[in-house]
Amino acid sequence: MAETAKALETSTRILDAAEVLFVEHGFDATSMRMITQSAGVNIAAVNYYFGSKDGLFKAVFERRAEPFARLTLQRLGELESRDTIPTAREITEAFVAGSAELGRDTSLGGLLFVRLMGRTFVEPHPILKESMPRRYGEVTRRYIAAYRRALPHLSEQEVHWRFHFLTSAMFNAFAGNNVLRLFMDQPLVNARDPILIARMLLPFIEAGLNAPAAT
Amino acid sequence: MAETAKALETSTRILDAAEVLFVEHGFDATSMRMITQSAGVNIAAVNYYFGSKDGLFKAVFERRAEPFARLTLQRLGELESRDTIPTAREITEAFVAGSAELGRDTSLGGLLFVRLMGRTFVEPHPILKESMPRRYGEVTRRYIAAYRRALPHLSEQEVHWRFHFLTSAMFNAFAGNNVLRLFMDQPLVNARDPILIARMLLPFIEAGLNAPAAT
DNA sequence: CTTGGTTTCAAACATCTGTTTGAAAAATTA
DNA sequence: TAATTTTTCAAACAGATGTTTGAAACCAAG
Repeated sequence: MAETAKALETSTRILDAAEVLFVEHGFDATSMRMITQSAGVNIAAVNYYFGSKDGLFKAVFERRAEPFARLTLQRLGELESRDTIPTAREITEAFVAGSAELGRDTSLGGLLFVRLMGRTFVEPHPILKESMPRRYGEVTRRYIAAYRRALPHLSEQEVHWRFHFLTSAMFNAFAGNNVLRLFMDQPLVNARDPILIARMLLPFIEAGLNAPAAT
Repeated sequence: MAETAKALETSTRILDAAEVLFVEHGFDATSMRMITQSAGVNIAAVNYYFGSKDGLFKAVFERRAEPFARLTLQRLGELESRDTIPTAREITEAFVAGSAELGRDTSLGGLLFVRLMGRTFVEPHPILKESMPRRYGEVTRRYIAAYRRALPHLSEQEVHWRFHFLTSAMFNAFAGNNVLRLFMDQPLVNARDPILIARMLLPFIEAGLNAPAAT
């Protein structure tokens, strides 16, 4: 099980197929046979390369986790290297830009990972219980710290609440988890263009963050 | 299979157990045996009363769908029976109050149904493809119409986008699908109290809705 | 060409899935 | 009480699940 060219080829074929299927149908509704069939690979290949279905899921996640964290942190770093305190708008732009950039980069799986995130919030797979805080603990802490500096009129708790709200809105927006798509026969809003989504999101979130504290 | 007292008793026992398990683990990860065991009922009872697992899921949904729609529409109706045009804040209060009231009413399953909704946005079960627009098409149309009157500076599209954002934030907030819970080791925000959630939500959403149109 | 490690493959593994059966038990009606 | 319907139950159904096996195929190095 060394890193030969062949091993890398088939293992990434499995990862690519599994990523799409996990995002589309969820972990439980995606069978080994669906994955291997879609990847054009023998059934035993998954256990050969990843040990188990759980191991494959973890590998699917880990492959995208670091690039996404890097994208998201990079922008914030640039912002904080200036001499002025970043505004809530600027911090949000940095945060949203991370997902938007990912969405345009097909070599990173496009929006698939963001959609996987959106799924994971609702249905957290136990296998990610450890890697999630490890990979995104710092990202979260640094963004919240930046927001706290930008929003001194809010308590720490309330900043956390608003971070909760904005991430819910953002991830679901990029993931296309549209309530209207489900409730109405022909929804007006059905765009998958990351730039448009970001443009619609920003004024909403900016104003929401800057709103006065709850009474 | 008539509506005897016994039939009603065991069928609601099944519904109660299934509701919790579907919300907790999702449709696919919940087996017939988990449901019947939790309900203290024979395996065959589900098929006897609901025909199939799909039929049970639909029944679980249908039981709560109407009360929730009624709660949500009632408040809006009161608002619109006045002689002044409701503000975005008031409309949002009506919308949020529906979920908050449901959350406090254990006889309606509390927040379980809202959490089921949150799941369904991410993972829409085909069995609901028809009942969702039928049950919530009117709710959605009327709320969006009210928002359009309150927000004349926004295009129809943009009102739809913001409705998308606010429902994402709201449902995930009530469902407790907290990003922080997943990303951080000890999240500050972990409340399940519907009143607190509503209080935190309102200023955020109000300001987001009233924000100027996207550039 | 041969050797030794890597990768593929069809077949089978035990276990779990949703569903059905037919008879026993319970409740209702006559 | 007797007849009839409704409800429960253990057992079995066929099919799908993730995983393992052991041999064949492949491949690069000696």
